[in-house]
This record gives sequence, C-alpha cells and structure tokens, in this order.
Amino acid sequence: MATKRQGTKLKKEPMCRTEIPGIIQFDLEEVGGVNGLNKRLPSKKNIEKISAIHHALSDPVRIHILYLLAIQPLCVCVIKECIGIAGSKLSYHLNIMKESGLVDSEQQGNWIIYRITEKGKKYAEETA
Amino acid sequence: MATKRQGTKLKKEPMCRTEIPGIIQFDLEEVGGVNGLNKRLPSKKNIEKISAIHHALSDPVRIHILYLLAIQPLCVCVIKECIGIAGSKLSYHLNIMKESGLVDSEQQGNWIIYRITEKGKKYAEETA
DNA sequence: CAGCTATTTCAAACTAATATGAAATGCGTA
DNA sequence: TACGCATTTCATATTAGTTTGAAATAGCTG
Repeated sequence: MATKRQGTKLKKEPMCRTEIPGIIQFDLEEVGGVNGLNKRLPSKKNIEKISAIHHALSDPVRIHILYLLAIQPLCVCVIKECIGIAGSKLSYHLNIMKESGLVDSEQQGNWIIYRITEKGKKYAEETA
Repeated sequence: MATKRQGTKLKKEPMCRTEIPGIIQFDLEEVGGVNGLNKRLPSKKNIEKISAIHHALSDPVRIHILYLLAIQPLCVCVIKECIGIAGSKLSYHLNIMKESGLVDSEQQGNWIIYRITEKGKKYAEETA
C-alpha cells in the first residue's frame, strides 16, 4: 500500500527492472548501472547548448543563408534578393543566427554586412 | 502606376540595387552576381534535408538520448529511468530520432532495444 | 534639415512542436 | 485463455517558433 499512487509523481520508484534483456544488463553493470551512465553524460547545461546550436540550424531559410555567407559576406539586400523573402522575415532569421554565433554583422554606411563566423564555417563544411 | 501594389506580390521587382558597398560589389561580380551565388548553393531539397537533421537534434531530450545510446544500446525502460520522463514522451522523441536515422531499434521479447546508428555516432562525436 | 533607402522592431495571426494521460498493442508466462 | 509488463498510439492541451505588414530607426545625400 506504500506503493499506491498518491497523486504526486514518485521520484525513485522501482521501475520496470524485474528483468531486462541480457545483452543490455551485462554492459549496464560494467558501466556502473544507471548512475554510471549518467556520469558519462555531458552536463545539462552542455546538452542545452548543443541542442540550441542545432536549433539555429534547423530552418531551411537559415541553412540557405549559411551557405550564401559561406561564399562571401553579403549585405541584407543581396541576401534578400537571393532568397526572395520579406525583409522582416530575413531580419528575424539573421538575428537567430547572430545570437547563436553562426554569423556576425558590421554596419557600413547605410548597409549592414553579414559574414559567416568560424563556428558557422564549421557547420557549413559539415555537409555541402 | 504599373508598380503600384496590386494585391499579389511582385516577383522580380528591382530591389535595392542602386548601389551596394564596394567590398561586396567586387566579390559579387567575380562570382557572377546573384545568379552566380545561387548556382553554388545546395539544392532546395538538400537544404531541407540538412535542416531536418538539425531539427532532430534540436531538443535537449533527444541530445540526452543520443549521448546515452552512444555509450551502449538500451531498452526503453532504462532510458526512461536515466532521463526521468513519461513513457509516452520518450516514445515521441525516440520516434523522431528513428525517423531521422539517428537511432534504430530491435525488439527482444517484451523489450525494445534502441541503438545509435553510424549517422548518430557522427553527430554524437561532433561535440562531446 | 528633408527626403530617401536599408534594415530592424513590434504586435498580431498563424503554424508547428511538444507534453500529457488514457487507452491500445503485443509479447511472455501461468 | 487470461494476466502482467513494456512500449506505443491517440486525442487533446500547451507551448514555442514563424510569418506578416506596418511603423520605427538610422545613415546618407542634397
């Protein structure tokens, strides 16, 4: 009766674990069980960083921009012409890419020139 | 008046292009202008593929799973215990990872064992 | 300064992704 | 066959991301 549901979620309840397939069981013990697994993982913060950069690359418009800037630095109006989207939309995507460090920008008079960063290059080279 | 808005979006309107910064202009001409740029880009289909794989990696839960499976194959119940999320949620994420080819699965009696694929390994090694 | 252009910002509308819990499926065992 | 367990499926709720067009900024040029 101690194990009856009590409204709140139980944190460390004996889950399945009456038995698990042999192949897994063996390796799992070697590695130190669930705790052993968890110790070998990147930190939560790191996991979030990694997923964040992938998120920045998860939109076709942004990949398009990335490959454009891998060719040469460009001002917004040229990117806009290449891709054929509204300025405000482009600005939105450029901002995401800038925040995640894939590109940076520099003002030149009336124009703003975007260039790919080293980090951005790394991802542009990955699949091309 | 021919250039007045007429409800539908104009496709090839003379955009900015009265002038652009010299540094860009020069390189841009070298490369064959906007058309030259566009020729060097991956196809639309490829761009979509690339963004799709990044999308599959854009959630912390999935990155967590990826790194777990990089250590060893695991059945769902162990993954569930490591991460501490509801089964249905886990199933949802596993499915996305499977569809994008990062992991695959094999049934063993009552259990389903997930393993990382070669493609998955590639991304797990990338940052770790 | 006034007017022009390039770019960004903003709020609202729209769309896509994720979370949740209950029910379904499927295998193994009694 | 009936039951128990691991996993998935489904419908719905919730949240996050994207698009849109209008307005705001900011640098030039005259």
